[in-house]
Amino acid sequence: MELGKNLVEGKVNSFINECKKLGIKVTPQRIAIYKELTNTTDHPSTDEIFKKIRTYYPNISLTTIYRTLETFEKLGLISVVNILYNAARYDANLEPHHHLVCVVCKKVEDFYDNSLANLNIPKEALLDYKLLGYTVQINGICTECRKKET
Amino acid sequence: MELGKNLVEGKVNSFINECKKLGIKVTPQRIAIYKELTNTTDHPSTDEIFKKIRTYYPNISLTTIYRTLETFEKLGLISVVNILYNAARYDANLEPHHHLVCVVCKKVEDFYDNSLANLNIPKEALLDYKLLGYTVQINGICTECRKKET
DNA sequence: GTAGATGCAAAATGTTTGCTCTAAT
DNA sequence: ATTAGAGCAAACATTTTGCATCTAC
Repeated sequence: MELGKNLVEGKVNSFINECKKLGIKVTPQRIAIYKELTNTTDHPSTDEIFKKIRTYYPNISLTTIYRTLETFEKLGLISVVNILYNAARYDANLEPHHHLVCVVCKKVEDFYDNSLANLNIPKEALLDYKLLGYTVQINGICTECRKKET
Repeated sequence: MELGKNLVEGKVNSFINECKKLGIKVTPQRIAIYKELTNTTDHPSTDEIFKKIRTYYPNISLTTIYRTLETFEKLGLISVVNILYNAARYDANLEPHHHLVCVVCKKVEDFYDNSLANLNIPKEALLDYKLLGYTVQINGICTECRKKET
């Protein structure tokens, strides 16, 4: 899904200002990457962004996409949808439950809460999707990782 | 965190029965893998399970762990915590929102719902973790993927 | 005995790193 | 002019696949 042209231009302009404030360089690669990401609600992967930009910017390198997305994420300009993307994680507990994830060490703890047992799932979701279940994922930094930070 | 010995033995026994019902072979590798997973709330990765089992079952192969976990998951004996583990996915939309994930094609759509804006996050979580945010992830199968299925 | 499961090796996929050169400031 | 950033190549990590052998049934 593509968003309106003016809206995207506005977002790119504030992105450029944000970069200047943050003291990072505004390069054509960075603009292209941000534009591509802010122009969609698709949550693309690094490779999808790369392939898309390559069509009009054939010299851009995949490494640049990786490094740029990492930079943007660290500065809070974008977010990672799936912070546990490193490796598959398994669970033998099939009871409905929720997850507390440390964004630093990637530790996952379970939690249970009755008030989260019957969330109000929007109708559109149920119309378009065959519902299999849902989980609440709380992101945070665990005690040990907070201690280690300077 | 390790669970009680009797509890784990009970779970392994019902796992064995479940395998028989499902018509899949009960092998020592499968028992070891299931036992390792049901004995913890850690949500280990494939490699973590491999390294743990290797200490007492040195000949087991990493490929077996991969294939076995896949089999278990397809049969509904275990679940994958992070179905989007294949590749990092990015989002330029920093507004709090939630995700609808197709477990087949891995498409992610956004959804917004006011009733999910202020969930009751358990106190223990807030004590141990520096809270950064939370998202509800709805898992399902999208219309297109349902059509394609036989 | 047979189908399904395992193990090994190799390939495929996604990500990170070292280094040199380039370009934004 | 300076220094962060880009691009290339190579390394690294995770996952998948092909094939021969083995084992639970």
